[in-house]
Amino acid sequence: MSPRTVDVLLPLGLDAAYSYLLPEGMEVSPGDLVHVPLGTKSVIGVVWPRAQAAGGKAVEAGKLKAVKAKLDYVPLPPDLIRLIDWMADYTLAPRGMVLRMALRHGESPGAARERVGVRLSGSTPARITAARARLLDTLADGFVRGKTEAAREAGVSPSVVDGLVDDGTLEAVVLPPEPAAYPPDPDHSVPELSQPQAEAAQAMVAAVKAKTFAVHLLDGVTGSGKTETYFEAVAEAIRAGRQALILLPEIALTQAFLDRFTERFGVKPAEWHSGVSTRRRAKVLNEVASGQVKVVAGARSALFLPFRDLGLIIVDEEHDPAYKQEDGVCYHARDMAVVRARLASAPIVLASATPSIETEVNARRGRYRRLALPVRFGGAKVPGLSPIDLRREGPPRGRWIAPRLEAEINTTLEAGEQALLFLNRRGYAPLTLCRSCGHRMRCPSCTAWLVEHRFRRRLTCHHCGYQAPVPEKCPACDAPDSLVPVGPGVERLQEEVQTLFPNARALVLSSDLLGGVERMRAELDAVAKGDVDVVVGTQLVAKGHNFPGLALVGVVDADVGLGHGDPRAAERTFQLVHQVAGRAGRGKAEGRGFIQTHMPEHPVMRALVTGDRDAFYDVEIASREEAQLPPFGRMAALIVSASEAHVAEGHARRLAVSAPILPGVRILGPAEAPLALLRGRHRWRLLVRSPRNFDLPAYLREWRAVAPKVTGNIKVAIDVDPQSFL
DNA sequence: AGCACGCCGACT
DNA sequence: GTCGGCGTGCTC
Repeated sequence: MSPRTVDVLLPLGLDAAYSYLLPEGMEVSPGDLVHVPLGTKSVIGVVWPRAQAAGGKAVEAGKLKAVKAKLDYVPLPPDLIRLIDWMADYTLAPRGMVLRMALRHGESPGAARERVGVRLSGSTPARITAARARLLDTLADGFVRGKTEAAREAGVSPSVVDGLVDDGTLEAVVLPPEPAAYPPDPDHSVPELSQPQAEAAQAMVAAVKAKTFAVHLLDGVTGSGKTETYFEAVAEAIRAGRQALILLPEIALTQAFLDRFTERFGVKPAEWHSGVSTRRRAKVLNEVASGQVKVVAGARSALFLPFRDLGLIIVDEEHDPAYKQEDGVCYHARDMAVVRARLASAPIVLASATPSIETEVNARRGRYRRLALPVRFGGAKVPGLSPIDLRREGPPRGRWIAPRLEAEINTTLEAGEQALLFLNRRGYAPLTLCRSCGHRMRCPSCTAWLVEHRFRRRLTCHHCGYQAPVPEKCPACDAPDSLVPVGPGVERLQEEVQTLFPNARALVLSSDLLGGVERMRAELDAVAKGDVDVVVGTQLVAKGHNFPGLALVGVVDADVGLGHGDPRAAERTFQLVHQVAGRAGRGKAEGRGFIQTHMPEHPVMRALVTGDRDAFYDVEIASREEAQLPPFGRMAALIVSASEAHVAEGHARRLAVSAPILPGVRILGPAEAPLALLRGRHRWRLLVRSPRNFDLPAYLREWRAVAPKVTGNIKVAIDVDPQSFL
């Protein structure tokens, strides 16, 4: 009998699975986790389905090593295996690296901590104290309580509990493990839906019932009740005994969202994001696999969870750029969610007030079904946006709040309402320069200015994290006290607010806020309670937070990012400003919004002011079609980087020359990448554009096969469907 | 991704 | 004379 072998995919930079001998008596199936020897080490791998064709060169039988052990971890379900294969094929990433992303979070589950509970044993304590009496009184009902719960309930220290256990008065019992999430009740609190909401909900519920792949675009302005509406589809999945995955941009996974979920379903969903502890993640993963966990609300990595019976995927804020992973394996979580839904034969809902152009085009073509929620729920009004033309009525030099916006803030404050100033620039000033010689403070290892953070008294690079104290004198000309901040950041804007409105309580909200999640939560609570008059915030304030007392939104510089010729910039500006504006007027107060701009005639500004969203999409879609940009053509970016500029450039040029010539495929560049120097590496970029009905990944593979060899510290990163078209 | 092997500069 | 820098290539 010939020896049995299995293919094992290893979470390393390897594209092919390796073959191993299967020891006598060991049985494994695809998806099982195993320990295998590799070189001098032992690594964890996943038993992979036998390659379709015998494509890979077979290794000599004598070289085969044997599987060491089958691990008692949850196996990868078939649809997840297919997703990994699909992603590797599409992104050109080594299969093993894609597997690595799926394994990362559940890799080291660790032993579940044993929960110990206590109850009365019946015997009486040798000595009684006040604390002991209180504890015994609490436990008098005979129920078992966790050690810490018992102590907390009785208002005694945990050592009192231990004392009575040692004493024999209390009996320690092992409690069953607490579930990662309690089962949500689909009928806990069914909301009253508006007519359009009810129709949209019905369509999604029907899709869940149909158990087939279908993509829906849930399209509704901020505050139109998208979340409540898709919760109905989630409820249907729960009723059917199946599972639902709600993907959110990490930053939008807020207390506010969890509260709304709890309100609707009576319990919290299982959470999955970088803030969840390893132990907890292991628990969630296990219970997702067993089917106990019905709903997961998670960031993009939740895409790789081993769902037992996935019946629905929701991608909330589907347009959010945070769904795109740019390092390592480049992928767009929204697109991969669509793939996973297809592989699982489940419906998927993409929700947004400002869909991405790609999704909008798919909806217009009828490939995605559009479910529109046109009216703002509860009667609150989306604020009308008024333009403030900075060319004609701008603020005085060195200030950024135009007189008209200042007057509006004043009116707002006098009415006891809150104002939000939005500026997507962290820190105090984006640029520091020397007044006497013109020297600009730049990052030593990136093509970027150093941003002053006044609170920390440091200059910081936002790309690589480089930090330096603000120098006393100019590093170029030694002139003392000659460095001046140029341009505004949120910190500087707050300073201006304090100058203009000395009595207002102003707060900066940006990712630089010290004190982590708890501090952020506390500050948001303070805003919600009305303890803050003016919020000065970066894009962080655009996502998912409810500020009921907010009446005025001022977009301080709507032009940030525009004018660099990137076709995606207009879309981004539209989405961000729209989202920020939607923060106002969600409570009782009627919202007002102002956008400060140097180009009020720009289509983006016009669309924001008139509220004519469709006109904006018409223009954007037409220009994408004209230029054959996605989704009317396909694109990929190749970033060549090296520590020496000429090495990167040279390789990029030779790479361009080696590209196979095919009709309809154009190679653009090479040119210096938008960030020509990043973390000390010089970057050159090539763009490939092909027709829509073209297998671009296959072309890239062909190209890679004939490309000049990568030597030294050269790296070539491939990004299929890049975010930047520039 | 690790890790060993391999070929050129400053130390006990 | 060795220790060790990291560039190159392999791992079933």
